[in-house]
Amino acid sequence: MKGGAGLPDHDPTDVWRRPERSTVGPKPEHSRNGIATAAVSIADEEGLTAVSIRRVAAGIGAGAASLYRYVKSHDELVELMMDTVAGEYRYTGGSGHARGQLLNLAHQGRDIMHRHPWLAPLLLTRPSMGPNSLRYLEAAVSALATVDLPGPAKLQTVAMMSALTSAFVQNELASGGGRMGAAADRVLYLAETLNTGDYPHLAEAMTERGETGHSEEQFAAVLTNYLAGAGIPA
Amino acid sequence: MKGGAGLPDHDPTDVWRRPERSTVGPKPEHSRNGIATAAVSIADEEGLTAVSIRRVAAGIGAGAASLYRYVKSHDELVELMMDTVAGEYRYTGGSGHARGQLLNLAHQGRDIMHRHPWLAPLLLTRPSMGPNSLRYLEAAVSALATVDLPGPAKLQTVAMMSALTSAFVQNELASGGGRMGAAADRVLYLAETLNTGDYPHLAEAMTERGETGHSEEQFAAVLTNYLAGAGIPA
DNA sequence: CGCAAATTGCGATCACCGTTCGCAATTAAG
DNA sequence: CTTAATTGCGAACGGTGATCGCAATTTGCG
Repeated sequence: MKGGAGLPDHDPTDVWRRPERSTVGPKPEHSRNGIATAAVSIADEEGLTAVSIRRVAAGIGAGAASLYRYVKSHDELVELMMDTVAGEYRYTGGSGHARGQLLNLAHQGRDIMHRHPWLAPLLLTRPSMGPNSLRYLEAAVSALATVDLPGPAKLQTVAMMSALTSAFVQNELASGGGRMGAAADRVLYLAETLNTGDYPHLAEAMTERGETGHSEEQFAAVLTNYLAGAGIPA
Repeated sequence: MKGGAGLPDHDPTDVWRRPERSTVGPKPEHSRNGIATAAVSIADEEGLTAVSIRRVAAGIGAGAASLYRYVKSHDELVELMMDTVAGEYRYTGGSGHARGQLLNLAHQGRDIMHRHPWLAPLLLTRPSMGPNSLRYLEAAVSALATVDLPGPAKLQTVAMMSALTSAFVQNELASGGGRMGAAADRVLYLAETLNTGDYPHLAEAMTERGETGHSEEQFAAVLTNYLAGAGIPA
């Protein structure tokens, strides 16, 4: 019968506990930063599945096995990528109301995910605890400093807002951004299925003339809805 | 230079457009359903990464290549799995207020994701358009039948509620449910990092005594917050 | 200065993955 | 009974993450 459900396998966040380089031995020809940015460009241009150890190694002109001198696993590489793009947030002095600050962060997050289409799925799936990611969290929590809420509740609120953001952006990217082709087949199948008469409410909701192209406002509306409900003052 | 970002590759939702079996030829020794349920058990017991073509084939006593007579790709297999567990929803007659019906669905969804820990990440990542998934959507949208909202807005609301649910459950599973081991390392790293003095608000929010063990109520609170903000009447 | 210890780069290799191909066996239709 | 379609599947292909062992390099110590 052996083990249960997946051995520990090693935590990707260990990258942040390990010193990048020790004092002795030959100087490394590369760096975590260089590797991460190379991986990010590859993902931007060819999709996340193209980010393999070999591909990234080739991208920086190194042998495949050499990458493991900088990163202990493929998961750690992804961790580096996530933290790299988390570095694209810009933090203005914490002025203004809590809701406004959070909306600003969410808007920036949306922009970042649009720049890096592979990001949203990862954010919805993995924690990401690098310094830049933590800086984002710090900014979001500190926006709630004046709000009367227990600490865990603040964290929960931030987490849910982030999830909402990622999910919304992923819908955006799946609908319009993607190449046709696969989407066309799906639409065809959906049309057929909705015509069967099962799912009447669904059919009506989907056929109704949608005011498309208002992503911007829809996004703001969704987030405002949640924050208002959560008691975050405007 | 070649292509851009990932060729069409084939849409997983094609499974639903294809007849399970044609009229001629030998009788298949297996079925989509059997394969799907086998795959689900494997994922339940050994994790999603254990669900490989070979492993599933072995699970039903078949050769690896034989699976491709029932499913065109690994993605389609996953699609079958998702729709299979979506079949665990129970729909009561559409009575009661909109918010209550939606909360009921969300609660069921949470239970299902607890039963199948591999589900939440998938739901956050893929569409899933099988009959059972569509049935769920139909139920959710029909709960909004009496609410004065344009069709697309209803869909948006349902999508966001589902995302919120999946994200919340994933947090639950990552925190408590998972084996220690990896989590222990992470906690250690977090403690170290928060002691550095950067991230002061984050540190305070995390160190504050959390009222843990109230997942149930927290869950209801999060969803109610959103639905209230979205204007869904209680 | 020179030597020992640690570290780097990396070719070769392993185990596994998704997927394709070709073929024997089976079945329904004409 | 023949024909055509379909099934099951062993074998193989290309790609993946990861490990190992070794030559080359660099630091620090005596």
